[in-house]
Amino acid sequence: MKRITIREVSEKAGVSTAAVSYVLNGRHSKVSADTIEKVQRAAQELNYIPDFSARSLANNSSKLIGVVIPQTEDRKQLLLQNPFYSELICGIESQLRQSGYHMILSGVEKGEGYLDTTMQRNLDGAIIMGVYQESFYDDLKKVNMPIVLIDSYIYDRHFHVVGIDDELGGYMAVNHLIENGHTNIALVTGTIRKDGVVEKRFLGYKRALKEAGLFYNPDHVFEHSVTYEYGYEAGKLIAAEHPEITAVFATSDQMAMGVMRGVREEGKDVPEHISVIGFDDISFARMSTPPLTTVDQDIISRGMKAADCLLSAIQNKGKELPSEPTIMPLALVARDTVRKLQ
Amino acid sequence: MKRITIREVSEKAGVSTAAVSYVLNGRHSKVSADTIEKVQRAAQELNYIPDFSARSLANNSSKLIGVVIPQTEDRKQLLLQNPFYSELICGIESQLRQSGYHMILSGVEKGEGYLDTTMQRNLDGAIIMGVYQESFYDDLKKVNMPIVLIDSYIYDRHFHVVGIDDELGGYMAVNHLIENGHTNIALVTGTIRKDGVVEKRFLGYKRALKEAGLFYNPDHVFEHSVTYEYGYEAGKLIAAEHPEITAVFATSDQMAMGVMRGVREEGKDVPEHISVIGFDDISFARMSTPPLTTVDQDIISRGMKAADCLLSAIQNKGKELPSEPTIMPLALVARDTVRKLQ
DNA sequence: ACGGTTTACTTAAACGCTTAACCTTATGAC
DNA sequence: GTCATAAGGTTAAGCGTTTAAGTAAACCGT
Repeated sequence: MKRITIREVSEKAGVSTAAVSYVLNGRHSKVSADTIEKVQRAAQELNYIPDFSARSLANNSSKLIGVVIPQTEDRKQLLLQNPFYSELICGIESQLRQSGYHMILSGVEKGEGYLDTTMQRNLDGAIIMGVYQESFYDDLKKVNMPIVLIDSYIYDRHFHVVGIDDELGGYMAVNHLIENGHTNIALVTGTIRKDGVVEKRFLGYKRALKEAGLFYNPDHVFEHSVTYEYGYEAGKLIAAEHPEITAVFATSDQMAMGVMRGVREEGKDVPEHISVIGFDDISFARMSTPPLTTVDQDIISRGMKAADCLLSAIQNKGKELPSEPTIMPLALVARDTVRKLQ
Repeated sequence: MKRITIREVSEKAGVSTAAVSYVLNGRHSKVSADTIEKVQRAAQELNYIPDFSARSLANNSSKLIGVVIPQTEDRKQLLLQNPFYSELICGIESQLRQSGYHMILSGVEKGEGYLDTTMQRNLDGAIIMGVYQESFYDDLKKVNMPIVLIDSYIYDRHFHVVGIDDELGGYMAVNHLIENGHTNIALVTGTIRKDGVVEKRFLGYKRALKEAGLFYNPDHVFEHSVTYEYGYEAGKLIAAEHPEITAVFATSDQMAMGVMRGVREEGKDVPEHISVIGFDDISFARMSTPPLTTVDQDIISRGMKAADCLLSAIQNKGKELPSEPTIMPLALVARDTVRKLQ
């Protein structure tokens, strides 16, 4: 299919290419109503479609947003199997497309090389999910474009973060267990890193215990990787060797599902013997058996919000993004994996 | 961050921009070893990053691949919550990135308007998942780029399809149930459309029954949408009103999970009272309770294969893609949802 | 009637890269 | 020594836009 250029539109309309450009970009103050009309008709009839590469070259804006998600260490594949990221992307994409932007979705090799991508592609902005090594963020700061971070506690004037109150989330989860009469509550979690989301949830766990006058027992935190598999291991361990534990708070829904399976493997049941609460409310949470009680963060809305923030930052080129993070609401959704004790 | 242009590299290296371009694009026949060396050092020291927009404009190739997945009717959001698509994308992305390509992920408004995107962005190729209205494919044919289709039985010289043998898959699933002694087997499925993947699986279902000398009972096919929710409805129905049915083949894993829940809701158990087999082997299949027996199509590999096909088609600009589809292998993975009868 | 604005366009340079065409100089065949 | 060829470079046009600067006509206040 042959490309129709602005030149051909201009000839058909009997005006200069500049006039066409003005009309097409809505600089209506520069042109008469008559010309607008002629140009629009010509463009319509020729089925003119602008070339974004040329546009990008001329005015240094590509209408392209970089979206980065973590990947597996080994096979360098996106962690998109994690519905948390999938759902975020659903939200992001729908907002971007509505505004005429497109998304370049990619992973990034151990934090290196993304600078290349952003420069090559002239990205207008980026949304970064997950946590990377420092040098990655340093690179990001160098290129002058708005950036929003998801799942990060890096507060820097270069970045805007769209987050949740993880500490509160952890607190809500554990408090729910406490309200249901549980006093020996295990924590099953990924690696607790300083200033990571997981640490905040952990802090919430401790605060809930403390406020309820319960003893924090380090032996009751099972910390490893954020996977179904580790949840399974932890679940088995808990069911087999910790008869005192009656409830577990898993810091992700997948882990919670793993815990449930591990518990069952040891001949115990959820929630009869052990109650379980997860975190995130991914779409599969409601499909688990039994349906999982969890802390819902409306993931899709969060993605949409991130996109909105980014877009508005791109629009108000001049002003910086508000440096305070945007905090999205949480809600406890009680399904069938928590039993009321006594 | 200021952009370093080819001009600056050429000045630093003391050669013309043309020479730099030749070196950087590997046209080594045109330049001496000495120049190559000088240019490479200059580029390195200046940390030169080419501008793909300019490149795209000059040689009409963007190194950008369009990836399209279906979206929900109502909210116009990607169906990325369906792990089937997520996993495909994992595979696609990893291959593309390795070859220096990037992916523009988007949905498409009821089949319209994607032509615009492809023209605007000068896409080098596209991977289309799902099924759309005819006009969409007509548009696609007009733009002259390689296209690979996933999950489609449209055989046209313009497209290459990377598929599986859905009929065989359906056959394998049902045959597995029959081998386990089941004779009253329900089918729970999305809408059966002529030449859709679902129809093929349905055909496989019928063939397996026939070959085993079993009667095909239309009352045993439960056809509606490909969702967990419908699986749930169907499961309840089956458990409550079809005591003769001992096994169900669901044409997607999500539906299978829904069936299991529905069955349980009616006080029956999987696999004790009713056996269930799914299709796809999404990552959550192994996390269900009990772990789901299903027909595995290595989804990630399929995504990778699709990307490979596309890339090689882009490379051999001239030659057309082989018009026979690429068929990926299937495997039955027996987990815990099918009971041996008697 | 005159300078000064305003309005509605057009011209042409610029964005960063590729590449066909051209220009030297060296190499070799006879 | 002459001519063809090859090797290694350079020049400059072109890709499709945008936009600053220029132009020409119309309008206006005095």
